[in-house]
Amino acid sequence: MRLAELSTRSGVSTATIKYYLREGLLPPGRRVSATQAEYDEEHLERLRLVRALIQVGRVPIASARDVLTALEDDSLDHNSRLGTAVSALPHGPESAADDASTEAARHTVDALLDRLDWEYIQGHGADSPAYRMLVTAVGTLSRLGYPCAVEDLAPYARAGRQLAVSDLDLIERYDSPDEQLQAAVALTVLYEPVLLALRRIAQAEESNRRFGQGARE
Amino acid sequence: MRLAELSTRSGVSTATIKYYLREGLLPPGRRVSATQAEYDEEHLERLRLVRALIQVGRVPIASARDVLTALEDDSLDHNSRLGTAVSALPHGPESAADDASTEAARHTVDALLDRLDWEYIQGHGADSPAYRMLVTAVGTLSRLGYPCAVEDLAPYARAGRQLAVSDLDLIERYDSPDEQLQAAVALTVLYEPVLLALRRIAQAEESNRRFGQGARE
DNA sequence: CATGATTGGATAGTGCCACTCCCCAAGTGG
DNA sequence: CCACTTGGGGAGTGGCACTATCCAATCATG
Repeated sequence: MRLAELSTRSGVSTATIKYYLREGLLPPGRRVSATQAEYDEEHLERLRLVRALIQVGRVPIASARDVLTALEDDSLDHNSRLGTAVSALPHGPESAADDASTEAARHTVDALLDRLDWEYIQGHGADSPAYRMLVTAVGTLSRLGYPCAVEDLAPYARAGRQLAVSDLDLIERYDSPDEQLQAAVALTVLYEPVLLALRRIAQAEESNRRFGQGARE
Repeated sequence: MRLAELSTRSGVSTATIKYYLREGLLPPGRRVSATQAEYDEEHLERLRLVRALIQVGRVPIASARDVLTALEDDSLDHNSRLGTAVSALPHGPESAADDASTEAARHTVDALLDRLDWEYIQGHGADSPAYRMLVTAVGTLSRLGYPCAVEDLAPYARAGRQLAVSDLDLIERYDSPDEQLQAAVALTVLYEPVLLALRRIAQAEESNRRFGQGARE
């Protein structure tokens, strides 16, 4: 199909598709002539993934490119590609390393991981963006005076554990490594809003259960 | 304290604080003279909350103002203030209401809520931003061809339920309604990165458990 | 009292980012 | 043959979160 058809089928303007092509988010089409290129279903699929990453996952263009590049980097094995791809996903601002509360947060997080016996992350430690993201968030919480000791974090870690099992179950439904990789990225990003929305809904439920009724409200 | 001291104590530049004052994120200080204003600890606390919302929670300025305004709106009761404040938190882009996959997503979500017997949200339905956020996310997932039937969502809903219980437990540690409100907003927003980071770490753990070892990787 | 520094307020500008507009040369189809 | 379409590329746009600069009033100091 031509670029114009790719546009109508995906609902993304041709200008934006051309922009993505320029930015390397979408591989160039098969050149038919000097002014024509042919795109296929894979392009359409890829384009939808890109849109999902950017719009739903709020992934910056540059990060999205890194993610997608890692997915198809033949020089890496399956596991490394997955790790690289997920590492490239956004993980918020970093906190100053020398800050006192950051240091305390790091200590709390380490204690949590130790207690959970999550050895893989302990081995990789501060290399992991998710680890740093966690330290930053815990540091911010304590700086604001909110509780986030190990026992406060434990329920969230338990939930994270369950979620990861669900995620991996979903990913294992796919047979080919390529599909698994793509699914891992898509599901990691796209289930985030699902989870956050369900949490907020459940909060409203629980809040209503605990505080409501009182005044028919 | 003066604006300059507020700045050094919070680590936020005076220019930015002045910007927040202009935008109504921070109440004006007590005017001492035509060119001097006095700020107190409450201002400092509020400023830190604002920073947390904006930097960690990625809440847009305008939304942050709405949230904070709702928190101190004396015309509303406790529950309404909380609901309004949380509703003002960002919830991503909306999906077209007339779309076929959006319609299917709405159906799936309704079935899920029905099965969970979450009656509060069912009563309020599409009014809730979290509900619409969930429908959008589920619609996007299915548009990309990823599974998100009721039974696929159930584990995430279960996790959301547990999280909400933890959240409310944390909030109930505070005695005064005002503190509870502020804590609800701060914890809702600030535990999001904690949760997402823990999920990613747990994913890496679980992935390593299932796929690792094979090649010492 | 004189005077230079400081303060808070206002306005305009900056930098980033995700597009989006516009033009052009090469090709296509009636 | 020629109007139209296509893809490429550079420059422009709009939104947002600041940030730089200016100004008049006031404060601290000698």
